[in-house]
Amino acid sequence: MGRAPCCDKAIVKKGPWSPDEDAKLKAYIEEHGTGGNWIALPHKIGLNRCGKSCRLRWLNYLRPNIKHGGFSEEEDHIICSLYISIGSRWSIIAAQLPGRTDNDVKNYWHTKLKKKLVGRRRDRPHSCHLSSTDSKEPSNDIDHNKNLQSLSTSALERLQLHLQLQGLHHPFAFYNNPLLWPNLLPPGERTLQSQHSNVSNETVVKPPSSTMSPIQPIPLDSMNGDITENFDGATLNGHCSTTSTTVFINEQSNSKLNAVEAELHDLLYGGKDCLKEMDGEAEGMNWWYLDDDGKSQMSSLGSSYNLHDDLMVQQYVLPYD
DNA sequence: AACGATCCCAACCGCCGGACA
DNA sequence: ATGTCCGGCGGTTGGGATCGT
Repeated sequence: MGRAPCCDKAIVKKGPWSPDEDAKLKAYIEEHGTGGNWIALPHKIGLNRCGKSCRLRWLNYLRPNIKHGGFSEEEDHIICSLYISIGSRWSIIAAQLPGRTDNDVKNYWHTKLKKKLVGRRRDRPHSCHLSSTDSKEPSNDIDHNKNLQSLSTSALERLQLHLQLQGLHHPFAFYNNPLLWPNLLPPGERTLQSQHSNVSNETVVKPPSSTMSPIQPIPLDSMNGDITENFDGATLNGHCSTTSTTVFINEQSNSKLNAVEAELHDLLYGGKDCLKEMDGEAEGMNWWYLDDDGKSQMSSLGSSYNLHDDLMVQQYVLPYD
């Protein structure tokens, strides 16, 4: 048994609000406030609307000092940073942006920011289809936009966004270093060391094709010291220098990381996605990394794990077609 | 000009957790 | 301690607007 609906859906009006309804709701709340009971409010005003609908209309549209559209670069940055840190907690993100609503931020992210950051373009139709969810948008080709939506909360997406925002050369960043991915390591309390070699003091990874976004360099000096890296509630503690990284993963974080890695693994290798849509090709995700000469090289992750000590950047684009 | 494809955003849906009786 | 109500939240959808051919 589900809970009783908050209103009779057969009676209340749905759909876009009329100017008259807006005026009634606005006038009442400005004079009396919400009264602490949204469910009762429409009856008091004489509106044939669900209380939840009234609340949403007020919060997202009628409330004073609401800003619509025209997100600034600073707002973009805040949204991206917070999304990377805390995920799709839109209400929290919106709280950092005066005048913005969670709905606005959410819509802005899904329609513009995500595309901008992930760097996928309309002229790159052969993206990895990571979800089998159906699409409402008719399309003869792989639906690029739907693919992006299907990635909205995935660790994979956050992985790449993190790469793009924080740069490649932070060796401690969880996403940046596959060596930190837990099930690729011995189980239990773990101490991990990775060596950084052949890395100049400031190296820019140049993508091998024009379809990839350039990565901004981060001076290696900035990597020195003790750092704590958080990922979805898991905490990695350790020490960075320009030559090595030592990481400590406790059991509690380890289980969390295992779950995240499982999600990544599922996205990368499981289900009806990339590999099965590649027309039999034995390649999966492509990875770009620096070779000894500092040139970017491509490697693919197929049915087995091939780890590189090199710093890598992942591309969603697949080489099929 | 017409039509289909795609974008965009307001609004809805359903779940969850806190407050309260 | 338990059940119910309600607000809040994130995900999803519908449909108008815009773009491309």
